[in-house]
Amino acid sequence: MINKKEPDKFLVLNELARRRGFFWPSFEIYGGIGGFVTYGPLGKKLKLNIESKLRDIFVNKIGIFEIESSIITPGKVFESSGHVNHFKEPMVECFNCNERFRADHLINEKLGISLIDIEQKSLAEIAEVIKKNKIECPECNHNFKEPTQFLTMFKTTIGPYSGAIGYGRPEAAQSIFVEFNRLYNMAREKLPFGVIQIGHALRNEISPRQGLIRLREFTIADLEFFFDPEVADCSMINEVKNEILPILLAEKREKGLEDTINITVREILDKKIVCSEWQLFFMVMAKKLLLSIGVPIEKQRFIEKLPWEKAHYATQCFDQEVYVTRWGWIEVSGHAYRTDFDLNCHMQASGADFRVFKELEKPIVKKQLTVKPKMAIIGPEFKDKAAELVESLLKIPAEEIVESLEKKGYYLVGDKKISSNHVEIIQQKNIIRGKRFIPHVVEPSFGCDRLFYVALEYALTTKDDRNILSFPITIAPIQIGVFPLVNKDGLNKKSKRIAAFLRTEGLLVEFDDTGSIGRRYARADEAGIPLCITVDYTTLDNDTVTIRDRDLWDQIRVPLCDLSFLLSDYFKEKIKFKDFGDFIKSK
RNA sequence: GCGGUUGUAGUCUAGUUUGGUUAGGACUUCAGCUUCCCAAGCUGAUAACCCGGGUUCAAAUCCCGGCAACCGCACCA
Repeated sequence: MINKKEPDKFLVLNELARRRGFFWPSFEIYGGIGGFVTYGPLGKKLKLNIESKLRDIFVNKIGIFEIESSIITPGKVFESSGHVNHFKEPMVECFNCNERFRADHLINEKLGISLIDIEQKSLAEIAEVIKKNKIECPECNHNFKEPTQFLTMFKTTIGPYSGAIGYGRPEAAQSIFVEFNRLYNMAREKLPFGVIQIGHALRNEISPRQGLIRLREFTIADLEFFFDPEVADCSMINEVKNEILPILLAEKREKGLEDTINITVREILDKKIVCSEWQLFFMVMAKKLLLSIGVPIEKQRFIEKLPWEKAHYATQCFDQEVYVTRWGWIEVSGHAYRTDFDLNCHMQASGADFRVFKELEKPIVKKQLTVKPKMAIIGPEFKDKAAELVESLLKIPAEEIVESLEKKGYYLVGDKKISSNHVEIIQQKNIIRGKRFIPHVVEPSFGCDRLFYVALEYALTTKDDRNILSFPITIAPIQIGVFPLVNKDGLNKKSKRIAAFLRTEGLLVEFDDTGSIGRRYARADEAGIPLCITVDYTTLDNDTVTIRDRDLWDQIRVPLCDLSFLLSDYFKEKIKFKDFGDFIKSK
C-alpha cells in the first residue's frame, strides 16, 4: 500500500468523462477557451443529484430558505460589499516592451512595502510611488505606462444606452444580503434563519487550470445564516455532539505542521476552537454531505485559515478540503464567520435599515429629563443665530442645563445666556421595549463543480482493467439498466416492457440491447448504474429476472411482481442488495 | 502573465528527425450475422492532422503568429 504509487485519477476521469458524456471543455470547435465546461447528459444528472443532496441536508432537513437571484448585478452592490476593491490587482505595462507586471509586487520587491499596505493605495498613489522611486521595467529598464487595474470580476454595462455598470457576481452571497429585509419578513421576523442560493458565479481568473477545480463560470452554493450574536447557541448542536471532525488548526499551520486532529464536536466547544456554534454545526453538515457523495472521512479535513489568507469579510474561516490524487488537498467548501460585515456595508451604502428589533423580556422604564426649546421666544430673540443655538443646546445633557438653571438662573451656550424662559423642562417616562441590532452571519459556501469532481474521483475504481464508477446509490445518474440476455426469441420485447414499467414507477432506466451482455454490463459499470436487470429464458417461463450488482458482480433472481417495491426500497436505502434474495451461483 | 512540454477520428495512438501516392492501427460507436451472463467472434460502415499565415511543384511534417491542454512559477481575495 505504501509503496504503491497512486494512479492519476484526474487523467483517467477526464478521458472517461469526455467519452461517456459527464463533462468536457466548452467551445471546442472554436479552439476552446479555458475555464468553461459543458456538463453532458450523465454529468448533468449527477450534478443535479449532488445538488439535491445539498438541498436535502440544508433546505429540507434544517429548513433553510432557497432563493434564486440574477447573476448580473448592479455595480453598486459590489462596490458596497468591498468586492470591487478586493477583486482587483494593480498592473503596469512597460512603454517599450509592453511587458505587464503586478504593480503591487514590483513595489513590494523594490521598496519592501508590505502587500497589505499597498492594497490600501489608490491607482494615483501607486503611480506616484512608481514615479518617485523611479521603478522601471525589470526586463528592459524603460518607464511604465499609467497603472491600471485588472479586475477579476466580469464587467458589463446594463441597458443599451446607459453607462450603468454591472458585474457578473463572483459569489451568490451578496444577492442574499441585499434582500435581507424581505427574507427576514418571510422568516416571520425571527432569528435565527438561513438562506441558500445554488447558482452560477463568474470569476475572470487570470489562468484557470485544473479542469473542474478552477472555472471562470461555476456553480456555487452560498448559505447565509443569520443569528443574534447575543443568542448565538445552535439549537441543533446537541444532535451532533459526538460527531468527529478532522481539523488542522492555524497555530499548527503557522509552524508548518500538517497534523490534523480528530476531535469531537463536544471537545471543540469546550476548547472554543470554532468561535460560532452555528458555524461548527454547518461544518458537521458539510462533513456529512461529503460522506453522502462518497468521500470517506479520512480523506476530508477542515483547515483554519491564517490571518492573511482570510477574505476581507471574515473573522474566522475554515476550509473543508478533500484529498485528490493529482493535487493533494483541495478546497470544496469554505466556512466563514462574516459577523455583520455585509449587512452593515449595504446598510450604510444604500440607506436601508437592516437592523432587527429585539424585545426585552421586561421593558426598562427610565425617567428622563428633557429640555425642550421654546422656539417662539428663542426665534425672535436670537434671530439668525437661533438654529445654531438650539442645535448646540440639544447636544447637552438635560441634567446639566437644569442644574445650571437652578443654581445660576441661566445656562451659557457659547456667549448666549439661556434662561428658564427659553426652555421647557419636561420630566418624561421613557419606556425601552427593546433594541435594534444587525444580525451576525455564518456562511458555508460550497463549490458544486468541485463536489462533482470529488464524487467522480471517489467513485472511480477498477476491476479487471475495467473502469467502474461506484457512486453512492442515491447520486447515481442512472438507476437501473434493463437488458435482454440475447437479442432474439422475444427477450427483447419482454425487456422493453419491463423497462417501460419501471419508468412509470419513477425510476431512471436505461434500456440497452446492443453488443453482448458482457459489453452492456461493462458500459453500465462505466456509467455507474448500480443495478442491472437481465431478462433471460427463465423470465419467459416463470416471470422472474436476474438483478446484478455493480460493485459485487453477483446476481439475485427475483419475481417480476416484487421488482417495484424492492427497487423502490433499495433506492431509498431501506434495504440492501443482498436482501433481495440468494446469490445465483456463478458457473 | 512567465518558463518548459504538447496538440492526428468519440478515445488512445503510428507517422514529424529526413516534406512526396489514398494519414496506419487499436478500442469505441453504428448496421448485419452470431451469442443462455461480464468489453467473445465474423462481415461491413462512420470518423481525424488545433487555427491562421509563410516557405515549397508539394506541408500532419519546416518557419512565424495565435489558441488550447499539461507541468513548474505567480495568482486563487
